[in-house]
Amino acid sequence: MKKIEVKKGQILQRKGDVNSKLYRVESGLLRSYSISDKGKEHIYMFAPENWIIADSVAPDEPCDLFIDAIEPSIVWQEDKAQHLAHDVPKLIKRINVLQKRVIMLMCASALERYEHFLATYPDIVQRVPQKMIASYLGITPEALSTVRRKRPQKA
Amino acid sequence: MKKIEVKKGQILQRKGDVNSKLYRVESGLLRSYSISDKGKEHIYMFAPENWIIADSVAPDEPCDLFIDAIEPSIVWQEDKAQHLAHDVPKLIKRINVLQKRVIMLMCASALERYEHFLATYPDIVQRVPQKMIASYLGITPEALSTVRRKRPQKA
DNA sequence: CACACTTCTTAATCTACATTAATGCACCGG
DNA sequence: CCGGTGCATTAATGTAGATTAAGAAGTGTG
Repeated sequence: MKKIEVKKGQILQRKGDVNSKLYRVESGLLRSYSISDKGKEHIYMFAPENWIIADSVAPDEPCDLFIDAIEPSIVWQEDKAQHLAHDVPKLIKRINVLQKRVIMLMCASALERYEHFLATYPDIVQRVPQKMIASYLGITPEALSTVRRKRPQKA
Repeated sequence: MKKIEVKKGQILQRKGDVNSKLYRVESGLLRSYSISDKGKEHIYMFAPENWIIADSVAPDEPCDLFIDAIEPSIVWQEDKAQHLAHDVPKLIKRINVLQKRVIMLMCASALERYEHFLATYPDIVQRVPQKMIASYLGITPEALSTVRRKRPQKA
């Protein structure tokens, strides 16, 4: 359990690394993402204050995801094995969130996905560039732009 | 821990049920699926012999998914809480699989998803109707039909 | 056996989103 | 102060897959 200061853009984990750590964000903003064969970046999740971010592989297996900092951040580095063993309900919750996301990706339109993103990360919209939101939603920045234009305005 | 005989088409769990059980398939084939607001069915997973299938919610919360039998099956009904507590690595493995699936849904074409399905469930293709495979892939049966036609034939 | 019923396929048309390209802006370093 | 670089937006054109519709083949039921 170690406190780390992370600069904007600094990479904490690369695909292929073996990383037995996870990161609890005290302040700032991290993200995890994959890079496809075709070289496209897809953001898997954002981790603002109090979120935990990690690659969900066994502590001794190579990672699938990159993790880096979108903002300068303070994070606690913890041991995956130790931390997770205690918290089965949290793991189940995580699976449940993923389950919902899979189902959403299978049936929701770009607009619906955007609305869901806003609900999931209410205060992230202002903090990250549009292209990252598009990357999280699995659409292009251009498509996101038109979605935002057409979107029923609330408040 | 109870052995159950399940008829083809029999429903083990409905959306909204509170179900503290999970199911280990001894023989046969189960599936879990959701039904969207628009009434569309999306298969979330298949569970052939030796697989475990359940809704990933806390044992005391209402379920998101339906579970039913595609073939007449013999399943062991077990207690979620009890079973899962023992097996943190299995939970992590599950999260990892979901992580990969989310990423795939974000960037893979219908063809790539179909190939991945074949790799994941090598002996299911013959056992379920095409429309269920399409439902699992998040495409229409018509689209699956053309994918199969165009697909690079192997052996 | 005949009949309804479901599944699978094929083809024509439609649509959401991708791609490409052009423009306007903000930010940054010289 | 100016020119570069990256981001957001808009519009045009392209395309994967949805929708619709029809017919062929299989399956269970009276």
